Amino acid sequence: MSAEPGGPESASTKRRRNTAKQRAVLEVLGTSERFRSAQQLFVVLRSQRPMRIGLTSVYRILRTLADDQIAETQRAEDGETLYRLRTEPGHRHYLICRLCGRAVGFIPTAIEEQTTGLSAQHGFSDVTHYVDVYGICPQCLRAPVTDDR
Amino acid sequence: MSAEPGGPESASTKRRRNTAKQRAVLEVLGTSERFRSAQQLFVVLRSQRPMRIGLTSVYRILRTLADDQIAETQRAEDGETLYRLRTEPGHRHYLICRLCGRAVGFIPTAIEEQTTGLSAQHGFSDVTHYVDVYGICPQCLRAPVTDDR
DNA sequence: CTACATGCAAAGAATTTGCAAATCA
DNA sequence: TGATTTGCAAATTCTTTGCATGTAG
Repeated sequence: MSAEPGGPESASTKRRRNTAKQRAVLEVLGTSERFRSAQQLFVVLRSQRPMRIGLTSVYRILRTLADDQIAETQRAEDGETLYRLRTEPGHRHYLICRLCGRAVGFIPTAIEEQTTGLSAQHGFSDVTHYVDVYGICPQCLRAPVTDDR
Repeated sequence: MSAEPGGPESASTKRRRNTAKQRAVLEVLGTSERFRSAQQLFVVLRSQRPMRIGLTSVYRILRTLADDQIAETQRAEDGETLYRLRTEPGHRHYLICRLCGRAVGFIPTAIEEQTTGLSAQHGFSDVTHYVDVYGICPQCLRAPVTDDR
């Protein structure tokens, strides 16, 4: 619960090894700007790569990347966690295609102000907000799942 | 996917039986305005009621209530589905205490306009937005989980 | 009576954990 | 070498399904 900067499990301080598996996950993540699940990435890694990575490692590596702020995550409508490489610093929100994961970023300024005000007004602390928008992108509307995902 | 008013699985038309189990779930839901999970409700039903309801039925009844718009649902931060009786018609958003489920409703007018504009701009269809805010309410901050939940 | 409701056990799906074997530094 | 990382199988957690039995109307 409490933040201990520099502590043993602090996000950016822990030193990581540089392994082939980690690099592979990072590379596959880099092939698309879309949000993809651990399971999807696992399938791509298994099929497009000669290496035999385990599903467990994919989950572990993705989590580490998210902890290190290298990847950003998003919850799909069904609760699955989706990942993609972080391109810009800071917290953002997305309009995501529920079929292919294509994402259009935006910053809901008004909502952020409103929620901040609401929280203060009702005395809530440790407030986190989620503003997610899902839809079907024009490409998928005419031809569902055309490419990689 | 398509809407067929009056069809066999249409939400408000299907006739339901009036059973003791359904009434029990409805009554327990009525004891609080907080959002609670099926598992939490199951525990309450098992302990506070002489009847032996099954977890499956709790899930089924809650889903039916949600389909009939009698209950409204919310996704917890960990993906669990939370329920509570619907008090007002229409879609609302909430600032929810992640410890006790207490909810403060609000309508993010600005965000709704912004997302509508964004969707149109990028050609997305079937757009749905989720604006969820989680925090710790003042009561839980000083005395975590004091009452029923 | 008969369709709908219920319970239990099993199935599912996403994710995590235990632990021994592999490997980076 | 020595601590991390990895993989597999098993465990977890939430939720749904199959199916035989119970019950409202």
